[in-house]
Amino acid sequence: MRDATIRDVARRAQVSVASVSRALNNLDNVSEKTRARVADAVKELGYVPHAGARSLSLARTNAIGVVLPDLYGEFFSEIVRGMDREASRRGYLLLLSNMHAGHPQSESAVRAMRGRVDGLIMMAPHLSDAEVAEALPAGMPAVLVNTHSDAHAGIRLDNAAGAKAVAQHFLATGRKRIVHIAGHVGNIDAEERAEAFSKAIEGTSARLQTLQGDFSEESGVVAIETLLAKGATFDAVFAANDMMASGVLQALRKAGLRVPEEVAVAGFDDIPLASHLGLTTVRVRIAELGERALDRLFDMLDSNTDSAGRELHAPELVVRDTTASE
Amino acid sequence: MRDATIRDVARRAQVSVASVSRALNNLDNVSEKTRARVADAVKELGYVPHAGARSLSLARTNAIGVVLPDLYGEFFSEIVRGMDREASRRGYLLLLSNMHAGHPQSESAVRAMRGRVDGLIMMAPHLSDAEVAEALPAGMPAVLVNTHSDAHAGIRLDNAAGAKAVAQHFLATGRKRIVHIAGHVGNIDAEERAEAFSKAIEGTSARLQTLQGDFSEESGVVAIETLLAKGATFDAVFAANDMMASGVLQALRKAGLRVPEEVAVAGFDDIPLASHLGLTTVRVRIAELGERALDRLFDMLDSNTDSAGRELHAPELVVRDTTASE
DNA sequence: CTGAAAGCGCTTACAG
DNA sequence: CTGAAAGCGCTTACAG
Repeated sequence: MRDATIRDVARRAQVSVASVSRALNNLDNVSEKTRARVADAVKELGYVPHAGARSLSLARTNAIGVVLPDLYGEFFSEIVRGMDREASRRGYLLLLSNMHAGHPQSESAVRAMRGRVDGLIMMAPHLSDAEVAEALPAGMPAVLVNTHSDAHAGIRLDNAAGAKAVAQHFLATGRKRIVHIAGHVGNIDAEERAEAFSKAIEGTSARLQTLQGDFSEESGVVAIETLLAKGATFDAVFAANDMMASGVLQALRKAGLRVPEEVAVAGFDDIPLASHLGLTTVRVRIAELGERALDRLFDMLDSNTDSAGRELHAPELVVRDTTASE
Repeated sequence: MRDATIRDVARRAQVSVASVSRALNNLDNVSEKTRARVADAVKELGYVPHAGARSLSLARTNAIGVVLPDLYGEFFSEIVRGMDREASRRGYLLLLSNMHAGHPQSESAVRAMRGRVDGLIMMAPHLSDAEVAEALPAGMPAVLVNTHSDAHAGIRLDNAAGAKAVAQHFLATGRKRIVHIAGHVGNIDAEERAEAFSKAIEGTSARLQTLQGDFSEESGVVAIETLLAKGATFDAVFAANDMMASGVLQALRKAGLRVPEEVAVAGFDDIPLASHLGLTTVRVRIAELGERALDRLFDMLDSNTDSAGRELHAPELVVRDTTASE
């Protein structure tokens, strides 16, 4: 049996669809009598308004599109949680679309959002300015998270501040032969962390060696095993995220190297695992980042403006056992 | 400037909107010439089809609604990841709605899905049969995950099998004074685990004591501290999830009790933290659960049927250090 | 306070 | 192969 529509309700309540619509939306130009008849008919028919049709009429969907890349578990859940918190506070739903690594269809995923959402949050650390511009439908309010772009409103992690804090902490605790394990090639977070870290070490008496990782735990293990196999010596390792740092810790333990006495280890993100490992890291309040992104987007929607400002989300160094000085 | 519509494209290409529609949808009754003119006009105008309007016409949205309760981090990200995997394979988007604890608005959240999605995945372990029936719009295809309901298709974790496996493992390794820390009151998973666990211990020579927790790490700590404060003795603890088990381990360590020599500890879920803690647990392939739920839903949509079958998702005992027999 | 009608941006029989 | 028109389920000026 077909779902009931507003016409069915109108017929049953013996009023016009206009009156039903007014009653349902709690407008005040409706008599009590009409309101009651409509309420009854709605109940009897089990009527639920068709949000899609409503959106088309109103040119307003009460939904926000969220486009995310393949995200490491914790980051994904936390950022979505933050967005959801802010969205449901305002009565909005989230329309989710993962943008998978190979970006052939990623553009179409974004376009599929048009007409279903009022605005977009997009996180695409691997896209260039041009690709971002290409993907975003013109006229779609959007806030970019951790994404290259000069033309749009954006929020970014202050990766440089975080990496610099780690470097200074290493230097202050007397580390001299320092290793950095970088994240995924082309990833903007990875690049900013690596660059700021190296800049902070440069010109000091410490030496820096950078290896390529890919943000996976396994790549942290491999990096350390490679170093040890080459007979390299080092007294500190900064992994570009906590998962790799966890791999580093495993590999060091397996090799019999003591942390932090022989080697200090730090990560980035402060995922829940980090505190269990006693891992020194850079705390990113991910949920807050998501919340803030939605805040910005709502501001744009409310004011109908296009604030193309950049905003930095400051992280914080958390010192734990893996770098305890001495 | 207003976004371009199909009429704008038609005008520019000097054809009818019908032809534009046909060309855009790759129908074959379109001449090459028309197709080319449309393609040009689309490009010149930066036209992106309005998915909302399309859905209304087609009575088909290519979106699936996902209603989840407040979920502990890992569970949330994994189940959404599994669903997204299956959804994007089929070209569907996910419309997300968190159902927060106090369920006054949760019903409206579900109803807001009508007309925006083709089907619904709902996870509501805390709702009764009646509440579930009340919340779901009639005629909306739905698959329930870990949710009470006789009237709908559902997938559930086989909590009983998991809990039973833990009990048998404790008994087989000679544990006699066993503690269970249960999850949230009224939560169906919590209840099934507690019941099956107690049934499996009953009638053996071992004693069982059950405490109330709420799935939080903190509640695991509190449970153990309470027991110790009362002077209770025990040699095995089964926490209803890994987070509480982690709290248990912390409390035991602080009290100077050795694991597993003095007390064996097991959890449930196998979150990433579990392997780092060497925690014996029951592995739930959460992403697979999400994937399977969507599979079921797609089957229903394809066949236009209403398979009200229940399905159990079997978990697996993973033995690690915290219960090593030795 | 109420209703008839136009319109939101698409798709698709129907007729040619 | 093409176009005019009706329809998807709502909302909202407009007239009364």
